[in-house]
Amino acid sequence: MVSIKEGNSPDTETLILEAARKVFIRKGYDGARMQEIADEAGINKALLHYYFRSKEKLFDQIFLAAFKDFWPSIKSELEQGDGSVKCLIRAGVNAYTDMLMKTPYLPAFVVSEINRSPERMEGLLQASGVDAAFVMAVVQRGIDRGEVLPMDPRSLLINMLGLVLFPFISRPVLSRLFFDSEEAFMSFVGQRRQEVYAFMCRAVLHSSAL
Amino acid sequence: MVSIKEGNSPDTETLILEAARKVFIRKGYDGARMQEIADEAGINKALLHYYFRSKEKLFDQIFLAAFKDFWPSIKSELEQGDGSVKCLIRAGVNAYTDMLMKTPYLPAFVVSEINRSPERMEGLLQASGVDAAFVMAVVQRGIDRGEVLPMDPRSLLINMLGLVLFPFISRPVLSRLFFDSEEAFMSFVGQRRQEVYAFMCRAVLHSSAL
DNA sequence: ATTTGGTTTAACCATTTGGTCAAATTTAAA
DNA sequence: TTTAAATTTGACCAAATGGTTAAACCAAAT
Repeated sequence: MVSIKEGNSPDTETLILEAARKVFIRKGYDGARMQEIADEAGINKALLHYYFRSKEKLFDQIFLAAFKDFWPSIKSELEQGDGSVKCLIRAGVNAYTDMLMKTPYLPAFVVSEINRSPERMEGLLQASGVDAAFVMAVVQRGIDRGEVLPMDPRSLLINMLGLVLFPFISRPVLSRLFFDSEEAFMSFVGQRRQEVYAFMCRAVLHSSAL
Repeated sequence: MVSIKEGNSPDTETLILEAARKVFIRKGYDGARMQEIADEAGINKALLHYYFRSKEKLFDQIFLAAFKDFWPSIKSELEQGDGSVKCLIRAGVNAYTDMLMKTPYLPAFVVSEINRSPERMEGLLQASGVDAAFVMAVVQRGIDRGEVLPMDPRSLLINMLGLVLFPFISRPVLSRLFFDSEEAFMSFVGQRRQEVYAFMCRAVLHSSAL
C-alpha cells in the first residue's frame, strides 16, 4: 500500500502522461511508438502497460484532455461584459489567443486525429461537455436586436474559429509561404489578437454598433 | 516491350495511384498499409514495389499532386477582372470553393501530413511552384489605392484562406457540433461562397469600394 | 513454335511493434 | 526485522509490416 491515495504513484503516472502527450502530438497516434514514449519518460516500456493497459487507452486519456483544452472557457470574460456579440467576439478571440500562445500545436493535433477517426467525435463531445447552445443564443439575440447583420449564427462562430485557429493549424505552410522564419510567423500571430477582433467586428456588426 | 511508351502499363500504374490516394487520404501515411492499397487496387502487393519501389516514394508522388491541387489556379478568373482586390477575393473564394466541392477531404489531408513532417515544406513549395508574390502585389496595390483598409497583405490572404478552408479541415468537429447531419453541414458549406465573399469585403474593403 | 522481355504472383524474410510475464526491487505496514 | 504489496525491469512473444525474390504468366517479335 502506498500513502498516496488509490495506490498509484502519481510521479510515474504523470511522467508517462506528459511524455505520451509530447510524442502523440509530435507523431500522431499511428506514428507514435510506445518505446519512444517510454524513452521520453525515462522509464521501462512495460510500465506504460502497467499504468494504462494499452496504447489506445493511453491515447484516449491524452486526447480527451487535449480536446477539452481545444475549447477554452469564455464564460468568465463573457460574464464581465454586457452580453453583446461584440463582447462575445472579444471574449472568444482572447480566450483562443491565450490558449494558442500556450499550446500552439494543439489544434493541428486535435484536427488531425479527429479526421483520422471521426467516429470518436460522438463520445468526445459527450465526455468533454462541449456545447454551442449558449454562444449560439448570444449571437441570435445580437441578430434580433440589430447589433449583428442578419446571418446564420453558425457562420459567425465558424468564421471566428477559422480566423483564430487556421494560422496555427496551417503553421508550417503559412510560415514558409509568407514569412522568412518561424519566429517572424509567431510574432505575426502574436499581434493578431486585435486584428482578428477588428476584422470580425467590421464583418458582422451593424455599422451603428461599431 | 509493350506498345505503350516507356514500358510501363499505365492501367496498373494509375490503378495503384488512385488506390494509394484513397488509402493515404483515409488513413494518413503512418496509418496506411501497403496491403490495403494493394487490396483497394485489386492487385498483388509486390506490384506496388515494382512500380514505385517503396511506400515513401509512392506517398511522395501522391502527396505532391495533392499539394498542387491544394493551391487552385486563380489566374484565369483574375485576368478577366479589373485587378482590384474585390476581384481577387471573388476569384480566390470561387477557385477554392470549386476545389473544395470536388475534393473536400484534401485540405485536412495536406495539413495533417505537413504537420507530421514539416521539413517536407521546403521541397514541396519548390516542386509545386507555389508562389504568393503575385497575389501579395495585388493586395498591396489595393491598399495603396485606398480600395483596401490599411493592413498587412498577408493578413488579408491568410484570413481568406482560413474562412474558406477551415470548415473543411474541421468538418467532423463542426458537423457534429453545429449540425444534425453530415448532409446538413455539406449543404451549409455549399452556400458559403457568397457569404464568405461578402464577409471578406465588409471586413477589408474601404466602405467606398463596397 | 520459340524466344524475349515486361508483368504478375505466391511465398518468404527481417524487422518492428504492441503487449506479456516472471523475476527483481522498492516501499511501507506489521 | 519481517512481510506483503506495489512498482520496475529485462527478456520474451506473436502478429503485423515493408520489402524481396524466384517462378509463372503473357503479349509480341522472330
